[in-house]
Amino acid sequence: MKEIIESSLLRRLKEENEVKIVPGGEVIIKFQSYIKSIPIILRGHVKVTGEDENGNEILLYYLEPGDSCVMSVLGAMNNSTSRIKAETVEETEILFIRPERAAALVREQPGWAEYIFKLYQNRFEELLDVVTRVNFKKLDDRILDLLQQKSRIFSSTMIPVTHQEIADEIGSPREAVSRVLKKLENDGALKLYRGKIKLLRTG
Amino acid sequence: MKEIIESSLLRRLKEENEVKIVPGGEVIIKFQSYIKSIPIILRGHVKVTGEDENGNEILLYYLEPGDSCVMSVLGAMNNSTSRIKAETVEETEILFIRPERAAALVREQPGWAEYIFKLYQNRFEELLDVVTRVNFKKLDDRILDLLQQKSRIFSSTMIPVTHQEIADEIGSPREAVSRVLKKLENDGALKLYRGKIKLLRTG
DNA sequence: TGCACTGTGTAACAAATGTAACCGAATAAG
DNA sequence: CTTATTCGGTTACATTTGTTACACAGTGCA
Repeated sequence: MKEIIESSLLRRLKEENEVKIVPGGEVIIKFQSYIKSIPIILRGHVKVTGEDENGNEILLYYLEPGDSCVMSVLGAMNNSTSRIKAETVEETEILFIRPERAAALVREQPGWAEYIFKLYQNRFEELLDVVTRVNFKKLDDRILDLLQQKSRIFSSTMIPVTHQEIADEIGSPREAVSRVLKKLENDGALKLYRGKIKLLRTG
Repeated sequence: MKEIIESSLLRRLKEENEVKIVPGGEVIIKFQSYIKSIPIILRGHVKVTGEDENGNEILLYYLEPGDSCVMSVLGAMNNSTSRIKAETVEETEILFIRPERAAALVREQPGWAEYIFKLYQNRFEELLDVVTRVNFKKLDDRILDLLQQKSRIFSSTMIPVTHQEIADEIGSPREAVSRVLKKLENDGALKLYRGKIKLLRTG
């Protein structure tokens, strides 16, 4: 758990709200949906993706324990629809905060507002990284970066992932991804298996 | 002025903090710099750019009256350095909030925290647009989008801008931009002049 | 007037990525 | 076991963008 949320605040949040255990691969927040509560990750990981007007998806970032889906904070307060999709990677324990409570918390618990600010800041900086990566890095670097991320999440250099999955997350066709992966394998950066990839040069 | 800040709150902020008139082309926040105050735009426009580890810049968004540079909010509270650059487009009137005050405001004025949340949300969504544009759109569309934005800011279809400037904001070489601009001119989407571009098909 | 500088045009080429059309191997489903 | 499906490999080609190199026109200034 990252140390950005005070334990006293967390305790109180747990008392007043519902904690759920969600299996892997479940969509918590859909594109265009209305947001009914603010999720805080307690254990596991959540993948957050964006979508453009034509339905093309792209990976934005992963949420770890201690993170929340900030997009839902204001969404829940304003009754606006979601521009992102959030989906569990593995079995994940999530604290769902009721939005009525969230508004009141801003007054009662100063630490709460600061917590949200920090979350926004972190997500903002991650999006900044995505922007510069997408604009200035070639496919091979982007794929390596992605695999590093995944390696961290799975706590292993053997990553269960298909070429198609990578392609979707990067927003490029599968053929291009396969081509680049093959090149990376020849260069000795990784080793390909069916449905999984082993990272060799861990950066 | 966008209606996201309550006029009573704004009045109080103006009383307690300093308002400056900044000439065009001035850098308000530098990359890597420490942030000393939170700027709120009252009149004019501010261009915000991001930078990757190699110093490549890319346009993120423009700030209008009522906006603030959210990156500086937590930056000012946490004493962290800036990942963005902010620069006035024309002469711009800016309210600089002292960070000590900002922290206290969260308690005293509930509208303040909500204002900051909304700003973050807006910026976040704009970054989301940048990500999908950069990843899925070709140069010609991206350049047209950029010119639309500039047209709005200058309140005119005749936009004072050089090819090099566009190239820097898009993060592509000038030659590529010139080539695409020429094609767009042939297609009748715009007309090129020295140091300025006239948008014809206003979308 | 002459000079330097900035902005633009443009051509030839290299590299990266997208597109299309397949095929065969591994795996899952019946 | 047989069949269907998913996954990955491969080839050929089109398109887009980046790179290099240079020419020339407009502008401001000496």
